[in-house]
Amino acid sequence: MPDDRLYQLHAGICQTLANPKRLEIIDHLRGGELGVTQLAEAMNIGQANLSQHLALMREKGIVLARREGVNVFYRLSNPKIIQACDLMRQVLLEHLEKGAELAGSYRK
Amino acid sequence: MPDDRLYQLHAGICQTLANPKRLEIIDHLRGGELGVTQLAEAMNIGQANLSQHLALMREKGIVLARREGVNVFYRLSNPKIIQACDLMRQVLLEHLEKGAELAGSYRK
DNA sequence: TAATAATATTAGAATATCCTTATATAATTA
DNA sequence: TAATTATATAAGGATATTCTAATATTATTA
Repeated sequence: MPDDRLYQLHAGICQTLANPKRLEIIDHLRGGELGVTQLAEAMNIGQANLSQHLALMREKGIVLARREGVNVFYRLSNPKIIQACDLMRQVLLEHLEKGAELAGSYRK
Repeated sequence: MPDDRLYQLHAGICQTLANPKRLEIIDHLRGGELGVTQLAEAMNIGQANLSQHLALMREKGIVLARREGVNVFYRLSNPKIIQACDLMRQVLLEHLEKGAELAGSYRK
């Protein structure tokens, strides 16, 4: 596989995490699987929109779905996703602590 | 800080990683700081475009810049960025190994 | 089989991202 | 100060994402 293609796929994974609602979905799924209805109730989000986010996350391999009768339950596909999210959140928080007001300028 | 705002900022960090060129920049900076010219040469990318990517990464606290005379050297701001990238790459690779051709469908 | 509940998909407008070209700024040297 | 080199910023078209509203599908039960 050419490097270019790998970077593209890798960017695709990151892109999938690059949305506040999808990050919230991930947080809700930390404790184990949840049904779509439960998620929708927990999340203040429209049904169609939630379904779209979940479809995207399924395609990128972030979540797995399991149908049980009329309900569909989603879970995280890999615990490393939580680790990666936590690390990025730490990067964010450390950046905020260091004084984000300086961000974008050269630090003297 | 409200949760919403945190998710938004977190998504901003992910968004910054959600681009093949920026991931390549991160890879090039793994070994330590590099000048813009060196980066541009290593990367098959236009000068203006590289500068824009670096500006974005600076704003989000991913990289830090240091000017030395007429040159500007960039480095990663936090080793956790590398860890997070590596984890996401692992998630990607494991997903590919498991047969991405099934992706998007319910696994039976 | 018809009705219902749960979930998924489609269409399309609003917004954001990306790259290229042109221009601006900053530091150095003649 | 003028010219040069390195880097940054701005403008704008092409493309991608996001959300809402409407419709389709899937499974269950009457």
